[in-house]
Amino acid sequence: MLETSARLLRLLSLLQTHRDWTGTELAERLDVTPRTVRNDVERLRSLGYPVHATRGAAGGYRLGAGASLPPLLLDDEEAVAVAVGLRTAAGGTVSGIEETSLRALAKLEQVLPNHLRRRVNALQTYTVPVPGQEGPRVDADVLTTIAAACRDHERLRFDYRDHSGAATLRNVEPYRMVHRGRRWYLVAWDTQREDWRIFRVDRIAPRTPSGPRFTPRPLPEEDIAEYVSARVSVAPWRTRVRVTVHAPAAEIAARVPAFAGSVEPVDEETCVFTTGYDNPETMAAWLGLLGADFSVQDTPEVIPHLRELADRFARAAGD
Amino acid sequence: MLETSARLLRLLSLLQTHRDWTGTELAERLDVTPRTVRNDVERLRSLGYPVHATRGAAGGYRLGAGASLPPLLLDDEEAVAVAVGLRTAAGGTVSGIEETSLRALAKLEQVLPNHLRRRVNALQTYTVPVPGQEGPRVDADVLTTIAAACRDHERLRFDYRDHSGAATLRNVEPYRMVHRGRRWYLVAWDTQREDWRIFRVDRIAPRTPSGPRFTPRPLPEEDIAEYVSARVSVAPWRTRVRVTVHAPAAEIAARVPAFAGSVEPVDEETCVFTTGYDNPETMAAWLGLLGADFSVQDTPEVIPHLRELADRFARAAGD
DNA sequence: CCCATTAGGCAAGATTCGTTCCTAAAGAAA
DNA sequence: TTTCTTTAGGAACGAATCTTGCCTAATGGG
Repeated sequence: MLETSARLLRLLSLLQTHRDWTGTELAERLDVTPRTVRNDVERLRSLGYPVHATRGAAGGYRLGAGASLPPLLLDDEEAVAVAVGLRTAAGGTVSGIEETSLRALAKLEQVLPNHLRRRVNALQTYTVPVPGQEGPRVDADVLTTIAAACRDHERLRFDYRDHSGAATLRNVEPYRMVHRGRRWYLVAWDTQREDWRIFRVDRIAPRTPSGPRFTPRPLPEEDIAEYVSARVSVAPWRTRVRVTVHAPAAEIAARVPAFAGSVEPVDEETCVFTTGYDNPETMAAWLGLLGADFSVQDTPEVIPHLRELADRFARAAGD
Repeated sequence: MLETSARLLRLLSLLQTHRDWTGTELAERLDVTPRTVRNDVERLRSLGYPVHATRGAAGGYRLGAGASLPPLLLDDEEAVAVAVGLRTAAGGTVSGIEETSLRALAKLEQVLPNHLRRRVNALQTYTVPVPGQEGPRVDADVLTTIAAACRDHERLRFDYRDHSGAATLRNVEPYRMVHRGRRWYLVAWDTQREDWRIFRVDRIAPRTPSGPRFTPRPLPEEDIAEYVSARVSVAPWRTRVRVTVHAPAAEIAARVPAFAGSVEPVDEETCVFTTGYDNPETMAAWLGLLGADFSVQDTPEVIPHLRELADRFARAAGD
């Protein structure tokens, strides 16, 4: 029965949208007898999806959390929300899950109907910045295009703009996407140069269509993340800075986003805030947000900017 | 035919993880004959999932984008990534899809295995701030708990802290969650006061377990978003402020996140930046990030903080 | 030209399904 | 307590469906 499978999916979908359906309700929705619904529930259970049931007058069926995730049946709006959420997560809003988010995104975008993809693009989620990040933004489309090519072992052609600004056409076998610091990198085999290369994704402009499939070769190193970070000089920031703040550690920790740096107490009234920056000017301005007196250690280059800001604020205050 | 349905799901799952499977590969994975795989592919197609096939030596099956989204089959890591992404989206990182994200999140969390839920919580995504937002954070758990109660028409008991700080125990029929400004509100029928009430979600501390189901009553107004905004004085910020900046508009616009405010040119060298704030102290510090001289209009209360910052930066610079 | 691949008809036998009955048990409300 | 609603599940039967094996076509790449 093709109908049986489709009905099981619809049943799963109903149980996901709502909680507590009675057997007769489900039977009407699915256009079968209540006995068949009971059979179907039994089927779902034996597939590993825990359908809890409460008997009695206010009883009903509900889907619980099992050992593994059941197939998610999303409506259009929810699918858009998921895609948008994954895009921002892949952009580095939450550190540590960028690669996974990208994988899930590639999976979703592969099957996302076109009209939904347009809606997702319209929301332009990549314009949402992470504080302190004024690095180059990566286009979500580029990101998923490359991720899909990696997954499917499809050759990739793209224009690459190197740091001098010169563009070259590349033809590569893409293998892995790595998020490091605040950038995305592509590890690929360059077929012209016949060697492994690491490309910055924000400098890639893919050409369509993607090429034919290739048979994967062994990666140059077991731990690809390690491989990339050994070859790419990315600190999360260009320079580290330590700031002594004249306020309790707890107070500062509450003000500072977790990923912006670490806060360690010195004594009751003082703590050390360790962070980093690309640009000493913005770094200095950020320190104003701490809301307490501070002094900068080991980083003389910030000092002139502090003085500049002091003057600027004084001028703005009308002194 | 329990096996048939399970196999169809597994087939769908395989087609989602990868692109281009040959019939024999699939047959081995699914432990059936290639002929059955062909039947299954035919079945998926008649269910509306477009399985594209390319014939020939380099041929294979792949899942394309259809008219509607197929059931998503996520592995553990991907599920965590989706949950995290939805949480941040519900937190207002991307404006316009908060409610939908929350709905999708409720759907996902209902069936999310416990060990995954722990991982999601460990990532604590709600600590990621939007710049300029230091408003009260809402716990993602609270948010999804309430959303689930709304969806399932379950009574809710919670402690509510009003603006004076006094806590009362409430017993309500929850109906809708509304995101307005940068806050979440709950529209509910208060069973003790026998009237509609709007609660700020960041002041709610739910008590478990949730109560029995109730039969929904007609909402107090057609457009619930309208209803809430008419009754709740939410400006995006408490106070508006206009700042004259001595730099070209284009330069400032590039530095400022789009949602933080609007930038309008005055002349070649000057522009006006309109924004708002809850707290004049942090407002003043933000202005330091503009990277140019500025003066504040119409908002004298910011001035002392500017002076304070001037002194603070001067002290930090060692003057 | 050859090979690997998808496509699909047909038939046989086994399996499964949906339904109609029935009874049991459990919880909530009157 | 009684009654009503709800889930639970056994038995049986006819109908529908599935899996498999075997066959032939068609297609695209090397």
